[in-house]
Amino acid sequence: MAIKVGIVDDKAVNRNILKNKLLGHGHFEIAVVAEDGEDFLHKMKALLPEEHPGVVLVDLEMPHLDGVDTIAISTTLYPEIKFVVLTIFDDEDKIFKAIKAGAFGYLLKDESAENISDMLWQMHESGAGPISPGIAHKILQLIQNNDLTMVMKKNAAPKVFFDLTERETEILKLLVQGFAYKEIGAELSISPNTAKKHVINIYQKLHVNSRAQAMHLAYEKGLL
Amino acid sequence: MAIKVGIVDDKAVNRNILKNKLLGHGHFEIAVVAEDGEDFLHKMKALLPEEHPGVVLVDLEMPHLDGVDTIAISTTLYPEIKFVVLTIFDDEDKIFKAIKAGAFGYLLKDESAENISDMLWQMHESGAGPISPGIAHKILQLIQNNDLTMVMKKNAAPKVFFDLTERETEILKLLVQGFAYKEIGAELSISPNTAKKHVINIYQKLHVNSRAQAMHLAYEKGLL
DNA sequence: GTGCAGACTATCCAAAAGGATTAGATTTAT
DNA sequence: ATAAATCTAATCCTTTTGGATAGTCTGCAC
Repeated sequence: MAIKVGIVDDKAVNRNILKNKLLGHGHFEIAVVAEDGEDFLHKMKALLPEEHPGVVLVDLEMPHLDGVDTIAISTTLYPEIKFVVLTIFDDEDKIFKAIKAGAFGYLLKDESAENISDMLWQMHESGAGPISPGIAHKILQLIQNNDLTMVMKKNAAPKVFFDLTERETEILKLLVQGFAYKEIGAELSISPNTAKKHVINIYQKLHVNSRAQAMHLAYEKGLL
Repeated sequence: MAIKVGIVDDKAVNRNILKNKLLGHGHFEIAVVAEDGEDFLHKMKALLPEEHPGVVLVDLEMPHLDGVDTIAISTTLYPEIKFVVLTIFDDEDKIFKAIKAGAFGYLLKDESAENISDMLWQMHESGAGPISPGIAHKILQLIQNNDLTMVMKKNAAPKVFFDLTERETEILKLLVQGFAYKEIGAELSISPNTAKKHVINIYQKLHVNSRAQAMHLAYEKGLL
């Protein structure tokens, strides 16, 4: 059965190109075409439930009601419809907002038309939201830059890293605060020699050979 | 020119299948094959820099040193190498940890072999990290479920800290990455003695007297 | 009990880092 | 043009680290 598609884009050229490409693919039929969010919502109200599209491609920059707001409203009104962003914008802020608004996928317009059809078809087959490689890459970077952080529900993970023993972890914490062997020894009431031995063992486990490298690893990878 | 690839997987079958698939593609050559993280790090130390792989495929579940730890260590040791997770696991926790550890991409093993080759090749062409559709989809869901939240950095202030000069700031950045005097000198084409002089000056401005203390201050106060 | 892993201590050696000082070359500000 | 910073470089000396090795003492598993 053909997939019913909706198109929301303020540029007539875009609407037509997209429409033709989708129809050419054979698996799609066009359920609704709108030129902005207001228009889309209005036209949806005129449709019977069985005429509703299964997936709607939404441009972001539009007059009256932009893509993000359109998606935010539409996903609550029509939770069964999948909204996929199709835009030229790839800045972090827009990506993040669109996803929060409920976007099921995020495609870039410079994606070749066959790719767009293919990705929509794959979405239908696998149930996974289509995402352009460049966008996925940006999201990874956001996570790595700590712009995105994971909120653990129950957490409780004792965060055992690199198989360090309890004592070693304790010593690493002091090390990272700039303590010298002497000071670590004094702090933990052990010989500075022992402190040193522990530190050398830690280095071996982390595969580094200096304090600075160990600290770098600890800070960058969040071992604290 | 062929792309040099590394393979880290504890199952000999996987290593061989992957190896053959990559070699069959024509664009790849195998730089290093290891059966776990320890093995990989050990073999890397034996290689000359020009023999280093450009991309390394890493399995997650391995004995001795698992994939996440391997990536965490390796990305600090070899920042120029791109590490791509290749695994059967697709649970949120593993995905997130691997990305935080510095994974440049995340591929699922049920991806057809041609796809893996293709995605690696595309990565080389576009510079974007390869991500299996199912994984990208999971990440979107994490964001939508508020398991991932965006931390907006409001203070874009360049924040010229402690009146460090431009050169000193430059050197501090290298210092924090674990560079020794020799290495800083080589990096900036100055004498190690000069590098050292700068570092000592930095210490005075920061009122510290060791590398570890300077790093601690830099990281805690966000001087980077 | 035997073995094993972790914590503890120590010593020797080499390399690196820290500190103080001196000093020429350049750039910037007054 | 002169003074003040900054960047550059070197030397001498002390302290700290990193690495290798070697040993004791504990508690826990088989």
